[in-house]
Amino acid sequence: MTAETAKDPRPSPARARVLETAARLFYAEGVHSVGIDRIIAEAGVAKATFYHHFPSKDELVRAYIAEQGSTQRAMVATLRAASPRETLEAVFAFMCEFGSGAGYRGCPFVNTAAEYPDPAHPVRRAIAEHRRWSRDLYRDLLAADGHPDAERTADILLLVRDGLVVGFDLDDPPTVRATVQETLTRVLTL
Amino acid sequence: MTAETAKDPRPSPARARVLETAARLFYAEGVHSVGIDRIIAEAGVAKATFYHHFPSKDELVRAYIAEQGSTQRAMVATLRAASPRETLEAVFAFMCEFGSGAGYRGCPFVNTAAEYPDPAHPVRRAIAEHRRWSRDLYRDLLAADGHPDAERTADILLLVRDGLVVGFDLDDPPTVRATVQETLTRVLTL
DNA sequence: CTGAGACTAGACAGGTCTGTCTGGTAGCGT
DNA sequence: ACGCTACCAGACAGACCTGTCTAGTCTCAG
Repeated sequence: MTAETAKDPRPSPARARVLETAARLFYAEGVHSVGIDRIIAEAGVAKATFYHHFPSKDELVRAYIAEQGSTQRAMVATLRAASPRETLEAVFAFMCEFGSGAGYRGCPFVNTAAEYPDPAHPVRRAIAEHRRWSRDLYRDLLAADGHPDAERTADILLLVRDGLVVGFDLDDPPTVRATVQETLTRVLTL
Repeated sequence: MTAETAKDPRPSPARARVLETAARLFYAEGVHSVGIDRIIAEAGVAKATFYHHFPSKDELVRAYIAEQGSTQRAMVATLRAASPRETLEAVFAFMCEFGSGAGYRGCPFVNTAAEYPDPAHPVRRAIAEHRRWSRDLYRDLLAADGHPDAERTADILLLVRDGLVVGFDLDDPPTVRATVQETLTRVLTL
C-alpha cells in the first residue's frame, strides 16, 4: 500500500488541512468523540470538500492511522545513529522523550484500536501493518547488532513498547522513564 | 471509595442486570459506541429504572470500571498459591490464559482510558486506582518473595502487564504468550 | 473561451444520542 | 390500609451524528 507516499500529484491543501486537523483532534480526544462537523469547521473546509476527498469518516480514520505510520517511519529515519544498538536506544529514548511531553495522550495506534473492535476492519488492518513494521525494525536492528536471538527479543521489545506508551499516558512519566531504562537493561543484556 | 463493596443492602437485580449488560457491551464494543438505549433494552430494564440507579452514563462507566476492579481483585484472591513467587507466576499465567481466550478484547482499563482523555475525570481516577492496586500487588508479592528490588521490579511488571494486554489483543496470542514467558524470565532473574 | 474540477456555504434527511417526564403496577414494611 | 420504593413502558425534547444535495465561485489547462 503506497497510498500515502506521494500517490497524488496534487497535494491539495484542503485535504492536508483536514487530515492535520483530524489527526490533532482524534489523538487528543478520541475518534468517536470527534465529529465531522467539528473537523471541517476547525480545518476551514466545506463539507462537500471533505466528502470529495474522503468517502467516509472511517476512511479518514484509516488515512489518519496511515499518516501516523509514515510520520513515525520518517522520524525513525532521522534517528539513525552510528551503530544499530545506538539507533535502537535512540528510538526508545525518543519514545520516552515524547511520552514525557505535555500533549502526550498515549499511542494513536493503541488508542484507536480500542475504538475499533473488529480485527478485520480496515482501520485495524492499518494498525496491524504498523505493528509489523515496528517489530521488524527492532528485529533488523538487533540482528545488525549481532544479537543471538533477534526474533524473540524483537517480540519482547514490542511488548516493552506497548507497556511504555500505556504507562506514559496513565502513570508518572519520570517513573516510567526510569522503568523503561531498567527494563531495557534487563531485557537486552544476556 | 467503598462504593462497590457491599454498600447497598438491597442488591437490586435490575441494577445488577444493567451493570452486567453494560460490562459485556462496553468491553466488547467500546464505551462511546454503546448507547444507553441498547443497554436498557438488552438488560430488560426501563429507562427510568436505569436513571434511578445511575445519575448518568458516565457514572455507569465509572461503576463498570470499579466492578472490573473488584472482579480482578477477587480473581487474584483465588490464585494465591504456596509461595509468593508462585502466586505471581499464577497471576501472569492467568492473564495469558485469559488473553488467549475467544472473547478477548484487551484490557477494559486501558481501552476505556483511551476514550477518556481527561486525567481528572472520575473514570480515569478509577482506572488509576486499579493500576495502583496492581502495582502494589506485584510489589508485595516480590517483597514477600525476598526480591532485593521489589519497588522497581514492580514497576517493570506493570509495564509488562500493559504490553501483555495490548499484545494479546493486537497480535498472535501464542506468540505473545511465549514472549511474556521469556520477558518474565529475563526481568525477574538477577 | 470553455469546460473540468477543486472549492465554499449551508440546508436537509434520517437516524441516534442522553436525559426527563408521565403514568401505571407490584411488593413490602408498618 | 398506607406509603414508600422498585420497577415497567414509552413518549418526548434537544442536541448531535453522518452523509447528500443544491447553488455558486474560482483557477487553470487546453
